[in-house]
Amino acid sequence: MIYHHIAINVPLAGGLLTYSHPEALPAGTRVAVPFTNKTVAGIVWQSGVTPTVDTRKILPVHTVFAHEAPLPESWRRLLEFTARYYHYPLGQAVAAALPQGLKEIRPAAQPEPPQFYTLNATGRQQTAPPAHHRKKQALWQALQSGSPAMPALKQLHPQAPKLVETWAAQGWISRHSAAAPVLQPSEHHLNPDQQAAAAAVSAASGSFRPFLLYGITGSGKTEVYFDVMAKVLAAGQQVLFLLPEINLTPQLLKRVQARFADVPTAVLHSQTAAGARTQDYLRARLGQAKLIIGTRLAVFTPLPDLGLIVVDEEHDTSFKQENELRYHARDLAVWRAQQAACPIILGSATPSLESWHKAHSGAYMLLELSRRAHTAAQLPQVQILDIRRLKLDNGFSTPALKLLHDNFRQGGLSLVYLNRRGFAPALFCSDCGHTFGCPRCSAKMVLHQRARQLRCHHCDYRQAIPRQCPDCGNQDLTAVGHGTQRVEETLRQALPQARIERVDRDSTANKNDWANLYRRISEHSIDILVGTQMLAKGHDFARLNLVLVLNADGSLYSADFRAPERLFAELMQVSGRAGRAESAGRVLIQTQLPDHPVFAAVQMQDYRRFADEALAERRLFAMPPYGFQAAIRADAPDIGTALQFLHDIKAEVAEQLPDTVSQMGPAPMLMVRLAERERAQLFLESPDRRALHQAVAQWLRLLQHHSHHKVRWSVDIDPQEV
DNA sequence: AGCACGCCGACT
DNA sequence: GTCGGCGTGCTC
Repeated sequence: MIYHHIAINVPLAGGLLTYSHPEALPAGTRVAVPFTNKTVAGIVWQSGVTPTVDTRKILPVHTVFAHEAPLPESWRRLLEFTARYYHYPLGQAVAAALPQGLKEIRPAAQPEPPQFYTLNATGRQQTAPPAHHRKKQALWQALQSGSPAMPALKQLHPQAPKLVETWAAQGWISRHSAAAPVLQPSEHHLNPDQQAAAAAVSAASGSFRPFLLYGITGSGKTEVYFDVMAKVLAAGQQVLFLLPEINLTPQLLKRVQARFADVPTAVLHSQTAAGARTQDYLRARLGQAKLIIGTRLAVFTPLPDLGLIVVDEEHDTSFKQENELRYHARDLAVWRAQQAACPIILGSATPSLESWHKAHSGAYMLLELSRRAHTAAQLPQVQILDIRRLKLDNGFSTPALKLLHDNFRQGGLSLVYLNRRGFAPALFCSDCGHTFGCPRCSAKMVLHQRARQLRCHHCDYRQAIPRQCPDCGNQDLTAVGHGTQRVEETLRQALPQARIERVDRDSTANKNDWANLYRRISEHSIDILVGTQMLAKGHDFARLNLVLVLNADGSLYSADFRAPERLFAELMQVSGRAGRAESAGRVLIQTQLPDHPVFAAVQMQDYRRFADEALAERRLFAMPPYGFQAAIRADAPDIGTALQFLHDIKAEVAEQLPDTVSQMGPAPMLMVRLAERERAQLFLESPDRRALHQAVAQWLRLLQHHSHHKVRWSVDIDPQEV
């Protein structure tokens, strides 16, 4: 009997359990094993181990999925690092990194090797389809001049599978299973900045080298990625391309797929159907897929021949997972690049302060695109409007309404941006002042006029709009503040002729909505867009020439030291929507805090100024990236229990805490109550990462030891939210 | 995380 | 006298 360490999805500290099998199983093999009256899937981590438990307790492996390619060594090392760094049980980290199909206790269907098609000698003697069948002829020519795969052929002709099958039946077509991808030459001409950036990355090919590609909106970062990617793909290596939430960046995904139509591509994100995701994961694992595009979860894809990683919009907060395994995909991507000895490009117009700092300390190489790729395009002209003394009409200042009105009359396209869904963020009784809070959370219910509901945006609790105040019976309930619905309504009254479209999570649920929106914009049948974050990210509305930001400063009142950084990125991003093409854009930002440095930097469109000031402040207070943090969070039915739990462990940890580590808190979280649980947190801070991790390990031991049935806890390394 | 084992209140 | 409450502890 050979003993094996096997990773299964259980929250045991080690994460590995011992099972026996008559023969040694290669590490990385997928197996099914018995575990407490059930059979569960697991991954062999090591074979030939000496058991540390009573051998009578060790059970045999139930099934070996011998026909599946084992998960490679590099993948196992990545998961070990992830589990160690984020202090998360290995078995559960493995479960988070696998697609559904590989967590089931039946064999996973292995993907067919990709088929490439070409006209054979007989085929070449046939007459090509007539010219008036343009698509059919294009298909024929593609088969004549190269060895394309089916996805590329489908782009030429929707009926490609059928036609190719017919021609194959005639004996005109031969199939092969391997071919170096044929890349279409780019029609794009790189400007000198872009060329220099692309050349620097290409020169680093074959060795670990992180690059920060800093380029303002519209400076053509994508073309730099494409140039480098094309070289790596042409050499037959794999490229991992990470981007923020896919539903927020449909245009980028389309561009990548169009540019690399002939490259076998895997698309991995949470909205891919489970079966398709498993197939794409396996195609990547087998080296069949060469280009792997995905959101943060794609960072765990096993890649046998990784040659380049690109992280687009590297500052985006969606690269950090905020539940269970709280990993940062950008940081893990850098680790992977080092492991695979390949270059990595982190791209952004507003880099995270962490990356900017590394670019200046020399850890990363800074590449800068300083001009807009479209030479005619100009930076938007940004105006900050102090609204403290102004009388507002439903949230709009007079100058703002005038700009909108004028732009509408001149046939321009305007965007009214505010980061708040619904009609109004609160409802209150004008008599006794009662406000309507969520019964499950410490948050106000948001008024959704059209749905005739109050909704909690944190736990999604919903109730009908009350007719009267529950405290005093007064029927005069007042909506305070403004959400997208109310702004839309206001504008319909102020500009009855204008065609107004609201874009937020409530109005734009599926991807067809986006296609329709683009079409209507290009047809000039929208004058004003009203929307949230969804509109700010990665969308390119060429005609857009006026952006109006209402209520920019809500987040600046928060205690989160990263709030200005996020607000700056958000404002730069939304400002960048204005004037991406020929027309110069105008941006008006309404604020009650006009003196906050973030607005001066946005007005100057000056990231460097913002980043350098923010970093100086961070250095002064030893905040990230000058110090490192971990958050220990606990929640219980009441805040007292959660605080006491953390307090007790804090006292015990304090006895042997390294003196470079400080413990801040515990304190109730900003939003104490969420879904009927009350939450507290404590921060560990240190300039020394190793000491910090030792302290976290000590915390973890005690958290497990003190386990209290009412308390749930979690550990968050490099927390992004306070 | 599940799930069984194990000691104290309201029921056929 | 049992049925079942969920507190405690184990799972290879």
